[in-house]
Parts: sequence; C-alpha cells; structure tokens
Amino acid sequence: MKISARARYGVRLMMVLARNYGKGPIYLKDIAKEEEISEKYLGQIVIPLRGAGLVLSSRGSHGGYMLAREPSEISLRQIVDILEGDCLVRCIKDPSTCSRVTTCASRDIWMLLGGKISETLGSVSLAELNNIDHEKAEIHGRGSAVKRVKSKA
Amino acid sequence: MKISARARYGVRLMMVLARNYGKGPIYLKDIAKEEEISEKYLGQIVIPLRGAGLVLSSRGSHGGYMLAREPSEISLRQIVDILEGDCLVRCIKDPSTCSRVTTCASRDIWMLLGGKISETLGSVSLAELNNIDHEKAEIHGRGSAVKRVKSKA
DNA sequence: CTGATTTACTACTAAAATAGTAGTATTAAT
DNA sequence: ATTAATACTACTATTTTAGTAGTAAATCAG
Repeated sequence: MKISARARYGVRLMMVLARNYGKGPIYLKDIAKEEEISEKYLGQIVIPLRGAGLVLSSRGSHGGYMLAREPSEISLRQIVDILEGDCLVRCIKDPSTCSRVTTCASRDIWMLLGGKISETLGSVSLAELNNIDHEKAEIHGRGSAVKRVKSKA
Repeated sequence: MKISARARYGVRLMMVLARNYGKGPIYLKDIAKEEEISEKYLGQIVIPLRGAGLVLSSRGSHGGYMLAREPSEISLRQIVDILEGDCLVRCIKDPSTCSRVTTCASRDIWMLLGGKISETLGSVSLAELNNIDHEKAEIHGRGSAVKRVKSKA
C-alpha cells in the first residue's frame, strides 16, 4: 500500500504552483528543475490536473501553468484522486467483480478505510501544506522556490 | 494506492480462523476452498503471520492452523502491517533515500496519512470484523463457514 | 514401520503496473 | 520565420504482483 510517484510528484507540482499563485504562469521546466523530477514525466502528470480544472495552462513562448483557484480551495484529496486512479480495492468501485460482495465483511472495512483516507486528504489544502513547508524552510534555510532557479533571470 | 491481494487474502484467512477460534486447528485446504483462494498462495501468506506469533500451526495428518490468541486481541493493523511490507512512501521508513527530507512538506502529510491509516486499522479487531460478517450473513443467508465445507464430514 | 496427509520451504514465472523516455505536433510571442 | 513553450502519442525497461510447482519435513492412523 504505497503512493505512486505519479501522485507524489503531482502534489509537489501543485505545491510549487501554489507558492507562485498570482504571479502568472510558471514553466514546467523550472518546476522540474527545482523538484528534480523529469520534465517529460511531469508533462504527463499535469494533463489530468488541467483536465479536472485545477490548473490553467497557456502555450507558446511565455506559456506555463498556474492554479485555477486559490491554494486554500484545493485539497490534497482532489489531486490524489485525479492522479491515483485505482481505489483501495476494486470491488468498491465495481462490485460486480466479486460475487462475495453481499456477505463480505472485509470489504466493509476497506470501504471504511478508504473513507478515512479521503477524509484526511480532504482536510489539507495546498495553502496549509505550504505553511508547513515554509516553517520547515525557515528552520533549514531554503530559498523561496522557483524564483531562485528560474531560468529567465 | 491499493491493498494487495496478499493482505486482503491474509485478512480473510484470519477471519476464518477467528470464526473457528477454540475449535482446534483448521486445514488450509478448507480455508482455501471456502474463500476460493489458491491453497498454495495462502500457504505463503500464513507463514509470516505465524512468524509474527499471530497464528499457531501443527503439521501432520491432523495439523492445521489456529489463532494464537483471542480474536478480540488481534487487530487488522497487525495483519496488514505484516503482509503489506511497504509503507506509504519509502522516505518514511528510510529518510536517507531522499535528500529533501528536512524541507519536504509533502512527506509530513504522507506521514500524517500513514498514521491515520494505522489508527483506523488498529481500531478494528477480528472479533468486530466477524460481527459485521455475521450480521451480513443473517441478512443474506450464508452458512457458518468452514464446517459446512469441511472435507472430513 | 509405513503410508497418507498436512505444513514448511524454495525456486521459478506470466502478467500487470510503474516510471519513465522519445519524438512529433501545436500554439504563441518576438 | 524562429524560438520556446505546452499537447499528445507511442514505446520500453524495470519492478511488483500474484501466483504455480515441486520437494522436504513432521505427524498420526493402522
């Protein structure tokens, strides 16, 4: 039971966009460089986030990505749900895959657990996440994200 | 983010043993038949459960498996922890695998989530799980487990 | 003792999922 | 036009998963 790189990378991508909210579009290249993630792979990850309306994009030489709404209005749950396609057990989404559904108690428990996970992820917004990040950065002395690395200046 | 068949099967195996607690050892063959799981595969799954002291085994012609303690004293968390080797993200168990550990906020969230999952699984015992099961069985009319299928009689 | 039956252990394997890479097309500013 | 960004599609190496197969060891009945 682990979280895919896809979802983890997606969250980090969104955190960078959240830090730069209101500053216009950010290049994927810069995010990839800062977060040390393959740009091509990030390019695949951002597509469904855009498709779900969490991210806006613009193409061309001054293109890039930005959040579609405030960081406080985007929860981790939304991001993870989009990127982590599969649920805990298949029979939750699709009960027809198992004939034991009506009598299976363990299924009930996996559903309960799935609910708890959603609840937990739903209770954390990108804004809160970046607050944690900022506190840690103050202690350990890290710069303020993209700006420092940005290729233009 | 899904639960492996290994862990799911392990939970079902333990539920059968819980239903038959106090009745002496149960054959893996019967459990496999009842739960419609490969006996050989179950044989692999039960080993670590025995190793962790949750299950007792005896070999030979009247061998089998039984719980090492009362169903109310065994939580889902124990079972899942034993069978689901990996944690949510590798950097939790082994911080040295990532250089960003000190400044990474997302890691904090995955740890929080991991805690919630443990908490949830820890709050459910095999006894409680079988109560749910029994309620469902009464509604949908299923027999009382192994006995019905048992190969000897 | 012997044979039947069970667990214990080890090695192997087909299929699926994961985490990418690569290349091309499209869009937009200079 | 050229450049520089996103958009899209296809492919692939590696790892993980979910088993299968076969042998060894223990235990009980007769």
